[in-house]
Amino acid sequence: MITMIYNHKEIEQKWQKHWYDNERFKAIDFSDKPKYYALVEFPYPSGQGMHVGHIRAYSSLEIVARKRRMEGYNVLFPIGFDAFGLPTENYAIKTGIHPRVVTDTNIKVFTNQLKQAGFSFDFDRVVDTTDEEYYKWTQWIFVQMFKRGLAYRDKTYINFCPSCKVVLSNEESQGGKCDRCDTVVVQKEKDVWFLKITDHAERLLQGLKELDTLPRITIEQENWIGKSVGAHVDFKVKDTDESLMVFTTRPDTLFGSTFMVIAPEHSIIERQKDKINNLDEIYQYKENAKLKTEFERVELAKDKTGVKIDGLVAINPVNNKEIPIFVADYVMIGYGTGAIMAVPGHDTRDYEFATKYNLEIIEVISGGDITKEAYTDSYEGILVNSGLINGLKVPEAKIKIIKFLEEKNIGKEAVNFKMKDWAFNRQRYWGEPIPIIHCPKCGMVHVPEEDLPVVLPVVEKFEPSDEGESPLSTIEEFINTTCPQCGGPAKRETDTMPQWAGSSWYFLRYIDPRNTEKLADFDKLKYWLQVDWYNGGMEHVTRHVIYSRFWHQFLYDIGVVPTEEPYKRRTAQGLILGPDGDKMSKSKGNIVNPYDIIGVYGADTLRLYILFIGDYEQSTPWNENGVKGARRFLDKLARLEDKVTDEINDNYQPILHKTIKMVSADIENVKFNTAIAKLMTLVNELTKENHIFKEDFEMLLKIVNPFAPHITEELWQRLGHKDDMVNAEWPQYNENKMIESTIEMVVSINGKVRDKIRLPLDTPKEEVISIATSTDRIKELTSGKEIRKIIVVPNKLVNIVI
RNA sequence: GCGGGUGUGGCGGAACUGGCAGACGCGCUAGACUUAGGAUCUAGUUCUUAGGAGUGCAGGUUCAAUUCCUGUCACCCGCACCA
Repeated sequence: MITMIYNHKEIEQKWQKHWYDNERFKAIDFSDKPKYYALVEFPYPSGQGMHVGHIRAYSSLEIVARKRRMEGYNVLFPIGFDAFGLPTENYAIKTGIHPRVVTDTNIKVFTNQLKQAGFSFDFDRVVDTTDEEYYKWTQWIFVQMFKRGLAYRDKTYINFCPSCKVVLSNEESQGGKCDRCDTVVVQKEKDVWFLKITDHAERLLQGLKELDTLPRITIEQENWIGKSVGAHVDFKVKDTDESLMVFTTRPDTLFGSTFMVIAPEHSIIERQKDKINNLDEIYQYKENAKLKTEFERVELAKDKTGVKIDGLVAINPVNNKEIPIFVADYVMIGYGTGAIMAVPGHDTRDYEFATKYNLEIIEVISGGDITKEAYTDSYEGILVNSGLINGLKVPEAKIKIIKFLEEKNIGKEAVNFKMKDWAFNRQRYWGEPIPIIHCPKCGMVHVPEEDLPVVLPVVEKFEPSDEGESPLSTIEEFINTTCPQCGGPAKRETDTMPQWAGSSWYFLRYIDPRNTEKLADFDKLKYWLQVDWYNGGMEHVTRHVIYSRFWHQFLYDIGVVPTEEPYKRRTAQGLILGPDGDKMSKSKGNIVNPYDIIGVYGADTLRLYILFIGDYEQSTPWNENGVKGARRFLDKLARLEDKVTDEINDNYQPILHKTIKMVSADIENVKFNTAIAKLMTLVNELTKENHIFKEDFEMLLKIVNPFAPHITEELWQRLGHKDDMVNAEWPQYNENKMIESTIEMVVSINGKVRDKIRLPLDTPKEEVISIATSTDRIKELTSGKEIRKIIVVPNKLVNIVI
């Protein structure tokens, strides 16, 4: 046989054409084989094309998918495009090219690039969130939510980006800055669409228990949902018929509450304005607070400001003491009830405020020194100055006081969540139109299901107005319609959905991508769900994963999907940083283009290197030099072909079978870097042999195949195989062949390695000791010294203590 | 401030329930083959006054610690006046 010349370009093109033309990765509905659904987060098809991060994100499950096929599974490994969103729209505004055209071009580029990397996606099931046939169902889900009161409209303070002119969710304005452009976000009162995700808060929390994932992923979601348990307590407002309700996690400190604080936006101010003597001052304070952005409110957190409401006094319900009420912006209208009972002795913020405004500080939990600082310990402290709960520890005090509050009907146990309802509209063009019609007679009416989709009209101008109205609001033909209920003239909603909408259910559409009757056939959903393994970015854990779980739970409730939770297992890849160790970004100029690597070294090399670079779940800097090592490995592998014979060779059996075992396990445990290291070790060992048994070489090709499918397929074919490697069987390791007849044991003195001895496996302890203590080196080092103890770890080491 | 994570050679990184620290790769050094080598192959490569020392730092438990415990420092990520 003539030695193969490893021409990666030729080989890779040949096999890619072969695989994709023959639909080698097609998922079969209702096949008899066990199913496996491997899902990767679908890309946003940007104009820059794919970067190394994409390749890394897909490589993990690409390995798993190829392995599963060889293990006999019917694998669904789909891909699609999350194509609505701002970058495309901004590009369209800049160039005047319609977003539809931009999107189609980018999708073509991406598809091509995905194929050049040799990914084994089922390209027959590609979905595109901007396709009418797709977003019809996104709108349909919205309508179902609307019908059940889970989509509603409300006036509220929202995060608004003055630069993008767009309403942002809390998730998109983390740190008080716009997710997209970093502009400081301002607060604006606006009519906004919400999805009532808070209805699912508890279920979203509970569902996490069944999700197989890293602890930090669970913890991040838990923090985001932000459950806290405490109590609601009513404080009567003197000389009025109303009371202020507060949420507190520390009802045990109720006796120490010496004043109250309400958010500047609290509605009681309007209701009781006749009684308030310093209304102007309070309005002024409110105005100032509004001018402060969320960001500034946090930044200025150190310096607490506030205004005492002159004219309103609250009554502490447990001791009937009259206490003052303040307005201060350190209390948020959006969390809890927008009002707090301040316990300066045991809350650092209240302490600061009380010190500044000279308010009474009462110690109700002993153990600290409240003349110096607030004492916040909630486990060890003992209650004092607290009537019926004196002498109790905090946890018991909480239980007793809540019982007391409930008996007296002045409060009750309560749960509060940090998570807020999901602000669900954008004043943008390139998104799914919200399928609602505003009728002057009937109010808000949803577009009937049979009239969906509400198609995005073709427009000339994509920019929102300066007031932040959607560009759709200027199109008369779009806005003006008739009411589906009364038939009278009515107007369409002109806002569109946020980018998170289409991605909240795309994994369902893969299961039945061309269904025109339903979002997906129920039996097919039953066959394929749940997603067995979902991989994506860490940055999507708190948003996309929670959002899509919410949608899925909703669809389960209305009988559209067969499982309550969508995902069985979730992993997240670490970032690839620039060669300089910084996050890759255009402005830093440290972006690596994967297609340069494919051109020079080939896709197999790129795939291998991107997984070898470091722990998959950890961030790692890119290093161009390291790529060569991956290529050398493939060169060595190809050269092994010359050594293949029909003659059995027992020399390398233990390492071959150990490698099969370890590589299989490493893949399942997301340890691709060590899996590749072990493959390299094996190839290095085989290089030393003068002949390799054909079947052994085939086993090697099989375990390398998921990582480097093109070259292994070529070598496989050259061995005379007619069928593709997708249909090859993943090799089984043989425990018996892993056993080595002799093993090396370490002999150490006081824990320091002094000698090594080679012994038959499972040599009895006594024999090991006598051999270990009789070597020249050990004799020399122990002569004249008393051996106090000898520890033997079977087949590993002997430690002599002197 | 709260929550989570990470600190190991010149570099990226290995090390299962405590058991040979530095697998594998890059880089580097020497040699071989070459007109040539930025190709390939072979050998070596933690430091070192050669006795030892060594996994951010200081202690502790143990026959034995990168691994367990206590304290501490640095960096990264997430949340953040969350009541």
